[in-house]
Amino acid sequence: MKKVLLIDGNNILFRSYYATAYNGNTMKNSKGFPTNAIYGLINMLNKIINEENPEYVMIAFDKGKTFRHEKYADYKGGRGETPDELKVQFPVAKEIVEAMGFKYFEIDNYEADDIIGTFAKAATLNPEYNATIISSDKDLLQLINDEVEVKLLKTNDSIRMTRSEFINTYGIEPPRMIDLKALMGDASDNIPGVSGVGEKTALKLLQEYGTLGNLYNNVDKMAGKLKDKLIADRDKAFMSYDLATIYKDVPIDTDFSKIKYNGIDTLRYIDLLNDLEFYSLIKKMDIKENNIRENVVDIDYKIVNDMDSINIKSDFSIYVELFGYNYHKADILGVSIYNKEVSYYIPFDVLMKNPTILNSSYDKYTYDLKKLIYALSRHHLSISNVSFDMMVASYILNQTIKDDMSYLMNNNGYKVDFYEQEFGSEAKLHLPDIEIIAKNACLKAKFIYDKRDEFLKKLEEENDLNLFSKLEMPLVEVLADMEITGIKVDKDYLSQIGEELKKRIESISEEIYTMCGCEFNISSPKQLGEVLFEKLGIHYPKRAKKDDEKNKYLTSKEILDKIRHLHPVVSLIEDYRMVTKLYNTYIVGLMEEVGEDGRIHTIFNQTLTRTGRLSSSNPNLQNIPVRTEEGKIIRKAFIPEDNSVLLSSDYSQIELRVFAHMSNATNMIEAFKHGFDIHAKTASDIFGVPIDQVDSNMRRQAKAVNFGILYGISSFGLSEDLNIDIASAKRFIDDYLDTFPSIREFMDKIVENAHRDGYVKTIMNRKRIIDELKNKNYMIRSSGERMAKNTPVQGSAADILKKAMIEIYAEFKKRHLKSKMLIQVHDELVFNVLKEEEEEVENIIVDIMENTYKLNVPLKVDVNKGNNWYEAK
DNA sequence: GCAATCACG
DNA sequence: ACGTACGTGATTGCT
Repeated sequence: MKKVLLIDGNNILFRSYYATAYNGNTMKNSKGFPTNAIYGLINMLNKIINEENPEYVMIAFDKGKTFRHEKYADYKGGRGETPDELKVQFPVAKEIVEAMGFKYFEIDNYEADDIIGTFAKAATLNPEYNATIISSDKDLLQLINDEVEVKLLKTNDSIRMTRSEFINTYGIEPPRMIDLKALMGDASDNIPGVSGVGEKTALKLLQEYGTLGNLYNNVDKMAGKLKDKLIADRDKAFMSYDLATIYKDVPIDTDFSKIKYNGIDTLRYIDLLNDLEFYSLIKKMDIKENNIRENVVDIDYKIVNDMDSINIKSDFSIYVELFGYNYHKADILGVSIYNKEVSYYIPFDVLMKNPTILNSSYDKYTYDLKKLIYALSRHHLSISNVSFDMMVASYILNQTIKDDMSYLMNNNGYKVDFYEQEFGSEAKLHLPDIEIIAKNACLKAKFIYDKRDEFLKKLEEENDLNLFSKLEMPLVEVLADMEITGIKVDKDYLSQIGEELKKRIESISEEIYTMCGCEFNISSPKQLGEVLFEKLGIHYPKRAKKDDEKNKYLTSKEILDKIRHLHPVVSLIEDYRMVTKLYNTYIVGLMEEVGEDGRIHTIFNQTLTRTGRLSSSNPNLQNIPVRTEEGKIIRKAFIPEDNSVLLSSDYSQIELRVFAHMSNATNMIEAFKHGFDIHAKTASDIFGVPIDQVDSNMRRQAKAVNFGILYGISSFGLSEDLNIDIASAKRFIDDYLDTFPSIREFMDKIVENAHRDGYVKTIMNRKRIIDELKNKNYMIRSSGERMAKNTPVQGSAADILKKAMIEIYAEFKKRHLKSKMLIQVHDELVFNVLKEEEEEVENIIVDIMENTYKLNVPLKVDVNKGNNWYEAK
């Protein structure tokens, strides 16, 4: 007997929504999109699948006004409008359902009940199948028979309603549920029934007469008030009967083979969970149980004990397995090697005895080449002739990829453990049996080898082979070299500053406690808010969050700024914030990351951002303070090697230049060509005054608008930034766009094309798919439009600097220079430059950075040198 | 584990 | 009328 689940999707979404929505305090993701109903749905579906283990599943949704409304205008009339916060969750819920591996159905003018009824009928007629309906709606009980049961959802558990269970409970056959409703009515659907007849009376009548029809056939023989009531509402009763009857002949294909449950589409599911920010669900996923796949790949492999026994005669893929999450620190367990002829797992101690294979002339393919290079470098090994890195390739095709390649594999029919399943979480690492490690590692190598052609073909279709092999692939080696080199740090200086900061934190805390008359944790926004706005009675400048008793008050910079004049403690708190930030993040945090060699080795994430930028972590060297003098002194800790200086070269206004180029904005292009102060020139144009009469305020405002343009400006955003009202901000933007009509045209065009294509591109053809553009929610869609405006600018600037990095690296190598590139900060490069190479290196850097890519405007680079990063900025 | 905060381009 | 600028990472407090 094959088990079919018929799930009432509408019912579950409504229940989940109302279970957790109260006072508009619905669970939302960071973009403000409500997610509570979807969250409930996912949990419910997972639970049901676990409990029922079905072979066939379908989920039904309502669509449109039903035919019942035509018969009876007041059908479901008692119900309020579906809240918007629930409505917007339906389309996403349907996507989730699909990603989870279920077929869903929605048919115009039918309710979910009718679709379920139709499938239930099909199950009844086909002796091979049994159906279980999932819902909390008792209406569906009418569908019960020997082949169909209902799992009736309750608040915390559920009841399995079979035919015998139903008869036990109600004393009638399940289809008589319709007759029952016809008599007693249903307030929730606004079905009238016979007035004066409730459940008790109705059941009694049906037990006596069997059906509604038979009851009315015999109504004349009855006596008393009940008879009068029945006769008076005869029409209502039969109409109610019609309304309560679930339709079982919806025009729909009920072929069960088409609703076979084949398991989850892992990658898509995870993408959706990421969007919804259901991170806990991602971590909970257990691929072994959820992923029922037919095309699981198996592999024969050999664990190598002696390098002499291996025999490789052609190109191969190679994957390194590490024990730990941070590849700068984790030990190498071994490498797997795969090609048409062989599949080896080589434990690292075996490889060390003869690692020549790594530098053979054969073409090699990897996943996360930078990790491999770094791990090998710790043992003074290297690898050469790697032409294809799958992590980089898949990043170019779709920016939402993961470090752990298991996600990618599981989505392509290669069932394999996630790293976390194999080795445990970061906190609880454990070493599994070598056979497990070997098998998984070999599967990974096989995947790389087998899928390489397919990825290359996709890259070719997207016209991204150049981006891949001329930009991102060569960049891997450059970044690896930067990570391996590291930047020297003066630890003594850091700890000396640390001591001073510690003293300041103590004295500021004391002052704050005295002023407030109590001791509390100043770092706790909650406690701070209570002290400021309740104990001290400072007026809260925004409206307090009503429904959130716990976190009524924000205490962000912006708020503190508005109340600074109201109480002297406010500026002390600002001091406290700044000093603790410096101390915790930039003194303690950085010191912990200084290696035994006295250097910090950051990780440059090459496949993370959605725009094509790099990011830096462990530690992040791209957000070292610079904007305030007090923060900037941290930079004095970053120092050159012996006999060297630090050199910083940064692009001046690269994003605005890229923008001027892409938009072909004449004024802006001319301004850059003549080397004008771009913000002053902009001010001169919008305010209609000569450039030498632009005052600092006009320039400041023009600068804010220029930046706003890069971000996909909104009048609200600009008003916040400039501290002016929204109307003035709007005027500014209008004036700006009137002054530069080509910019307006360009922005409109970008958005229009992005909507048409679903993606945007950079000058080097890096594509960013923006699903948010299709979203029905205005807020999310607008945010997608801003991404569409910003990404070509931010991404193209990133492309250009990446290209410059590759060329500089190559030039240093070619000239056998010992100077080294150390850090990239989006528009800036930091180098260690040997004193005797200063002039040559500076010329190379400036020349390459300014000329690597020709725009309609010149690219300008500023260079600074010094005995630390502070001086070189 | 998530939210709030703040560091950078 | 809606809520609001683009892209990141680290730390802390709190559930």
